[in-house]
Amino acid sequence: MPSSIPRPGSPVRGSRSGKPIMALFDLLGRSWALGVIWQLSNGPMTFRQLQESCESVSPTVLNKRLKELKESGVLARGDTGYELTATGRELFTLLEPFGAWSIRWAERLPGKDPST
Amino acid sequence: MPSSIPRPGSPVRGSRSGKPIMALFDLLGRSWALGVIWQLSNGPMTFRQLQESCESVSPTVLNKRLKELKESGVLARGDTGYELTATGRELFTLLEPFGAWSIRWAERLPGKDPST
DNA sequence: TTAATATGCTACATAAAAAGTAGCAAGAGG
DNA sequence: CCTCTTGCTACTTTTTATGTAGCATATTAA
Repeated sequence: MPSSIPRPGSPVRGSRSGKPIMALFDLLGRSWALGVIWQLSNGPMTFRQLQESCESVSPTVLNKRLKELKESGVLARGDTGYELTATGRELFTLLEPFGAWSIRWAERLPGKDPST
Repeated sequence: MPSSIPRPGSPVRGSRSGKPIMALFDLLGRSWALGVIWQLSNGPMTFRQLQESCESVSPTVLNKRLKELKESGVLARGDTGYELTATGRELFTLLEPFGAWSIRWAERLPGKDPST
C-alpha cells in the first residue's frame, strides 16, 4: 500500500491538481482527523486517552490518522503522549473559531431534531 | 435509512455527545464537503460545474454532500445553481485562511515524497 | 520473581462510504 | 422532432471505517 497520505504537490483523493488546499482538505476530511487535532489542543494525550475522548474511534482508524498527521507534521509523539507540533498549534488557531461558530450554528438551525 | 446528517444536539458518527463542534466536524469531515464549500465561494455553480471543478467526484457522492449541506443550511439552490447561504458564506470566512496557510504548509513540508 | 495493570498497537471480520460508469427524465433551443 | 444540457438515480467495485479480540512491552507493587 502506498502512503496515501495527502501531500501538497502530489495528487490526492479526488484531486489530480495537487493544490495545497485540496491536499489539506483531503487530510482533514477523514474521519476523526479534525477531532483529534481538537482534542490535542488541550495538551498531550496518550493513545488510549485519545480513544476515550473520541468516544467510539477504533484503534485501527486512530492509528491511521495519527500516522497521517505525524507524516504531515501536524503532531508528534512526545514523552507524555501525542502532541501538536508548532505547525499543529498553528493549524488549531485556524480551527478554533469553528468552536464558537458551531454553537451559533446550532442555535440558528431550526429545531428539526424533535428528540431534544 | 435515517438522515445520517450530522446535526448538533444529536449523536453523530463517532460522537455520542452531540456537541456542536463534533457535529460540524462530522459534517465537514466527509469527502468533498470542504471542497464544495470552497468552490462555491466563487459564486453559484451548477451540479455539472461542481462535478468538473471537483475533478473526480462521483455524482452519487456530490449529490449526498449537497443534500447534507442543504439540510444544514450551508448552501441552497438558486436560479443559477447551487450557492452558499449567508450561513455558508460565514463558514467560508472561517475557512478562507486555510488557503494561505496550506501554501506555507506545503513549502515547509520536507520533500519527503521519494516517489518524485 | 511474579502478578496485575496500562499502553500502543496489530489482526481480522463486518459494515458503511466513496468511486466509477451508465443512462434516464425533464427542459431549452433550434 | 432532434439535439444538447442539467440533475440526477442505479448499479457494481473498491476503499474506509467500525467493532472486537488480543499480544508485546513497560511499569508498579508485593
